[in-house]
Amino acid sequence: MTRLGSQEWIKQAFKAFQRGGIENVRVEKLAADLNVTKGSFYWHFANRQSLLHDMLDYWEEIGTSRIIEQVQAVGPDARARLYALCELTFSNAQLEEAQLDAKLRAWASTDSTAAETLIRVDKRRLAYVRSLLDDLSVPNAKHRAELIYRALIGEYTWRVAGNPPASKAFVRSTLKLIIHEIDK
Amino acid sequence: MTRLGSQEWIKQAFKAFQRGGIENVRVEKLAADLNVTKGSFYWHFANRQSLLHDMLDYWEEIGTSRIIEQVQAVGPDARARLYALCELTFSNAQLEEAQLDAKLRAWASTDSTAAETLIRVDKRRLAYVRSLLDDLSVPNAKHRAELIYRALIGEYTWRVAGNPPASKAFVRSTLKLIIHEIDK
DNA sequence: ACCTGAACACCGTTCAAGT
DNA sequence: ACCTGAACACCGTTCAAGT
Repeated sequence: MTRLGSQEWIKQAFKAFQRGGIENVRVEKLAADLNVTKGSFYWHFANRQSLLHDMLDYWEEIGTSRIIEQVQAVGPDARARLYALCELTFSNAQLEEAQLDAKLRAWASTDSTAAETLIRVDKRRLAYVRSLLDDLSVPNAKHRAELIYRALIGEYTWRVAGNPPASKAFVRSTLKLIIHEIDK
Repeated sequence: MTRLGSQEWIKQAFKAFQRGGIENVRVEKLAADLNVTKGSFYWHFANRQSLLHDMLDYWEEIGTSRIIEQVQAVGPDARARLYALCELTFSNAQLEEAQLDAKLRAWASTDSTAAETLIRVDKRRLAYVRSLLDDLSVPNAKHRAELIYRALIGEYTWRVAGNPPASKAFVRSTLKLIIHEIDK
């Protein structure tokens, strides 16, 4: 007779979210998954909206920096880091990450709190890409960072509909284009 | 006592969709908007899902080629067309278009029919960008078209959360980068 | 501190009956 | 050919009562 804390509800909510987006996060269904009645949900959360916003907090805190950490781990060289970032993002390996990200963006299109969270995350990530380009003394770093970052979230969005992921040749070609040119 | 056809329902559905995404398209609400009872909805459509899929057909047919037509209208020069395409897409002028597109993508993240529609549309649009780059004899046209197209849908996705649109300087800088370089 | 069970509201769906 | 009105199912929400 293990009783639940709010963390269990949040974890179960993410599973449902991964499968079917925010509209698939249903308190009655979660309760069934967790083998309790839906009434008990309201001891942990004020309402469904409150659970959804707790999910955002969770994601912003631990989900968002995961890729950056992976990238930092490849070593101190900015060029290697940039390559790692693009390979991780554009490669199929991060499919779950991509789908989670895209579904968060989908949700943000109709929920202002989710939108605010995403804006903060985008800002942080874009600044990271920018810092890599600055380290490499790439000209026009601001604009090129904006281009890469748009392509990265474009890739996520592109793939979520079921489009095929970008090829390795595309990644190489793009990075060459961004890094190689010395003046505009 | 004007009676309704299914077109009226679809138009009203798009209004609701623009405002709050697919979850805001509610048959009871639409019925209220149109001053009929919700029961009458089921004379025109088998169910809610059926209305949603009719919306997709409508969008695929008339919504998707609008930008391409606008771009073709600027004249036969491929360079001018590419500039027009990027300015239209990245500029704030197309905010509604961007939001509709992004909400369609949001929906596609959980609906396979919407996803199929988007894949067809993406394919057509990407081929169009590719054809412009081919006309300009840009090297590596395939990969650069993929880069531009990802940045375009990335821009839509970026903006829908409320992020600011790309600057004109960004657009100019990006096009220079894509077009200028002669070899890789 | 956490859960049940019954109640209610809201909305998708059905359908017999109306014009 | 299109609409009403009543019914039902499903799910979010409330809350008094249980352990």
